[in-house]
Amino acid sequence: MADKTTVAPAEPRVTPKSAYHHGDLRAQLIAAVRDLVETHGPDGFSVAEAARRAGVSSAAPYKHFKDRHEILRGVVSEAMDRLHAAMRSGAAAHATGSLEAVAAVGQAYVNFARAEPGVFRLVFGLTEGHENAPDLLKKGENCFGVVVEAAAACLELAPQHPDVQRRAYILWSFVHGHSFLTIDMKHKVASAEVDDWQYLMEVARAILGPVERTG
Amino acid sequence: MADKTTVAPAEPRVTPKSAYHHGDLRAQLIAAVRDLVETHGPDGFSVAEAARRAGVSSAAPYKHFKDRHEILRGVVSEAMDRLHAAMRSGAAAHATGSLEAVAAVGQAYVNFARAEPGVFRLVFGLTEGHENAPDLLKKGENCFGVVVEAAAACLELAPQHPDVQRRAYILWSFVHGHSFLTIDMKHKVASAEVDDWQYLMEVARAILGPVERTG
DNA sequence: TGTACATCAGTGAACGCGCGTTCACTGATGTAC
DNA sequence: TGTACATCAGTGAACGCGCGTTCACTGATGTAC
Repeated sequence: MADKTTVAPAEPRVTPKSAYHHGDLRAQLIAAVRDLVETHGPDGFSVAEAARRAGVSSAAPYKHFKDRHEILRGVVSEAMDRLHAAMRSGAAAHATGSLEAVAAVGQAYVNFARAEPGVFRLVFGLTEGHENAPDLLKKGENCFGVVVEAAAACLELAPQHPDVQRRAYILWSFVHGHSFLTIDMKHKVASAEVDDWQYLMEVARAILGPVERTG
Repeated sequence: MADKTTVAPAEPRVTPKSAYHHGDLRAQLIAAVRDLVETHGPDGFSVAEAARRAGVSSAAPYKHFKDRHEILRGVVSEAMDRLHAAMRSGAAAHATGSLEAVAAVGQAYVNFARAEPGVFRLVFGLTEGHENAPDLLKKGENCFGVVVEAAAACLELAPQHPDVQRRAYILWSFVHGHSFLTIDMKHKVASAEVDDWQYLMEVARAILGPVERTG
């Protein structure tokens, strides 16, 4: 309906308003790159191809990004925002301080990796493009923060407590490793086929449960 | 001393015997690629540059490898052999069935990732080159087998026991995740600075220790 | 031990390709008066 | 409301580059007799 307000006849690519200044190029390029990374893997992307997909000339992207690295950083940044949101809403779906809340944060993480393995790899991939980018590091820490909060609530300790930090890191490692293994070997390793939730709950229980005998 | 037996005056690159048929090119190329991957990251490698480093023409590699993917697969295969050996000898350094043996396997894994982050990423990296390569999948399973064996000995159960498989996978996930996080963020995340061994033992204890309350 | 020959592992020149980036340009949009 | 102009976001042609791969070749090595 609303699409018909523009007079333009079926042109290649969705071209809102006029061809110039559609104001959406930046977002469209990021979406295109996300797509490329997903289908051709990280590094299987080129500025030229992204521009082609967005329906603009190969020079157009440089009006929005300094160079190819900056585009990638844009994709990573956007992806981290979505990951963070997913983790938060995972936690929010369960009672604060429950093991389920912790597991749900992990489940969101794993789901993200499965849904967008290429982007997931890009986010945690080689440091070439986004090393030293302080905003990305910050976003990474924010994601970790969600785990820390859930663990702190579970242990009834302050998030800053070293015990919380340590256990949260262990939980994160597990989920991170499981995510990678699951997208790497798909279902090749027998164990990886089993239900995520069972694993996540078992690990949460083992790591956050009552203190085991101390060495 | 022994180097002086060849008459060749200081030539570029170590050129054993004659320039032709030095019989070592395959291995030298793999070593060169390993180096390149380490310094420029996975995908930061080219056949041309590898040939250059090995001191041969850019066409020479094709006498030993079908294409660039086959070279990468060679690097991965060699790396997995070394990783497997390191894991085995880690386990062998401690009493069979001890938590220490399990932790040592993990430590070997983490050490490998730290020593060769580029290659480590390549091994577990994008599936482009080495998807479906049955020998590589086999080698991956063999590595997992080391974890399984150590866990089985610890639990005094057969390696095939589902409980062993499940817990071994959990341990592997943790170590895998910790390895990636440690090479990704180096020491950015506070917790990652802490001693590996402490983590590894804590996790081994939590996962393989006495059964926690069920349900 | 000597010779003939097949094979093997290199060379180096060449190819076509797609990429990242730059450049001068142009037409649309927003703003001041 | 109309006009002049600065700015903004595109175009499209062009560049130089390094790469993967192929090709006909050549010289060294191993083997049969």
